[in-house]
Amino acid sequence: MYKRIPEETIIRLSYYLRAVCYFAEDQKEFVSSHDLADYLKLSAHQVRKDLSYFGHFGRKGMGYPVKVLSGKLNEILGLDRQWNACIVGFGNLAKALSSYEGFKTQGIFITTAFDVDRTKTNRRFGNVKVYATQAMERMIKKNKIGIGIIAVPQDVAQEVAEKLVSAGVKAILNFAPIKLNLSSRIVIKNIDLSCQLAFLTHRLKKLQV
Amino acid sequence: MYKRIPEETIIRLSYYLRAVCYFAEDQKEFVSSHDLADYLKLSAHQVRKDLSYFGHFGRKGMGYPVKVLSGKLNEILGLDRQWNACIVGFGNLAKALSSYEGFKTQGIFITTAFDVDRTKTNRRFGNVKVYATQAMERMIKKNKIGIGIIAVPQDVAQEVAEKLVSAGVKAILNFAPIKLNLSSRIVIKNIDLSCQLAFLTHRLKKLQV
DNA sequence: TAGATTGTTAATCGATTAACAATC
DNA sequence: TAGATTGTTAATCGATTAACAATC
Repeated sequence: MYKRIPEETIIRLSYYLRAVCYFAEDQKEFVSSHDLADYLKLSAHQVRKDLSYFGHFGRKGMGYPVKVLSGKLNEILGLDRQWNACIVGFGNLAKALSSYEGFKTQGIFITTAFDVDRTKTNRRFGNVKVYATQAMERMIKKNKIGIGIIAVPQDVAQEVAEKLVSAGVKAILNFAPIKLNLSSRIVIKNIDLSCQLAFLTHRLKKLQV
Repeated sequence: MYKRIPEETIIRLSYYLRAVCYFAEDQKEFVSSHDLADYLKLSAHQVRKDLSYFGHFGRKGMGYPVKVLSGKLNEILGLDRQWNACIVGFGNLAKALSSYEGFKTQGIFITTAFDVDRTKTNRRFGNVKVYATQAMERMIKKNKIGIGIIAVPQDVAQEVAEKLVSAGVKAILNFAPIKLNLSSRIVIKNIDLSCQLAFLTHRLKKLQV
């Protein structure tokens, strides 16, 4: 009796976790769906519905125990363990990502990167060691890397994605503006900046008409 | 008789534009909804439905004239004119963004940045000049900047957003992991990496169970 | 004309919102 | 007990998918 959980719900769980952490700071022991909803500007109905997909964390008449809820959310979102990740294409974006604190707090450790540019390889940048692309398969296996981040130009993105998958990567965060064609068992998340920008300019233009 | 256009549709227009450009390379004169759908792995129904929100670009029995369609999409997405943008918070992410080619091809020019760090201000990085935060209002007006990009830590993001708006910015691309509370007239697009990452780790964890 | 393909209207599907019984 | 709040079932809303008349 499995019920499909909407992707939107998963994304909102992250928001709930942030909100719960906010209330935890105030030493509150319980937090209600209304508290969370007010803080996040959505409806209490939705909060309860979303959370109910994963279990009965609340207590009728009281709300959700802050500690239990934050623990559960962490668990559901897979933030209770460590994940090793690599970046392919060590340009400016990769540098920004590898020094992004958010990864660490989510338990994602980027220690390995790959690039075709010989002037970048076999060097260290912060905690990240950059290797030649040829070393991909070997290093991914050696370092038990499950997440691959694609930050290469779009014309090589598909090829890189396939290499990552054949080396054993199970999830891909893709910054190239292209839809990757991979086995449905691979978890893919596209961050397509161009589309988001075009959305902004579309709306801006409409405003001016 | 205005019909609300789903945000999903706007995002897909960017994909259609890419696909059309692909077919344009082959010197094809017409492209059908099926061609586009096959290339993008979605349904022809959806392509036609989406495009029909904006007019009658196609010809029955023939498809869409490639040149007309690409021109229209460019126009709808606001890519047929120039937009000036600024970045607030000139860290690694800002550097990556300011050298990102995608902005230029969308007609978005980032020439101005702001930071509180005195060691960064009054310096030039590529085409971007970095100013002190105090100069924000003045420079935004002087350079006719309509788009603001927020790349500061989350605890100052709301404050920065308000400053941008009061200086005249109409659209905001927000990289801080926080929901900005601004007038509904301001176009906001959040790029919340943390949520996307948590989505990946959630799915990864599920795979392993 | 016959085949192809659009644009629109109708049907379906899924997510959000509302309502309320259960119960702390 | 009375008030508060969850968790679930039902109603609504909106987007996607399907069907088809119009027409090149």
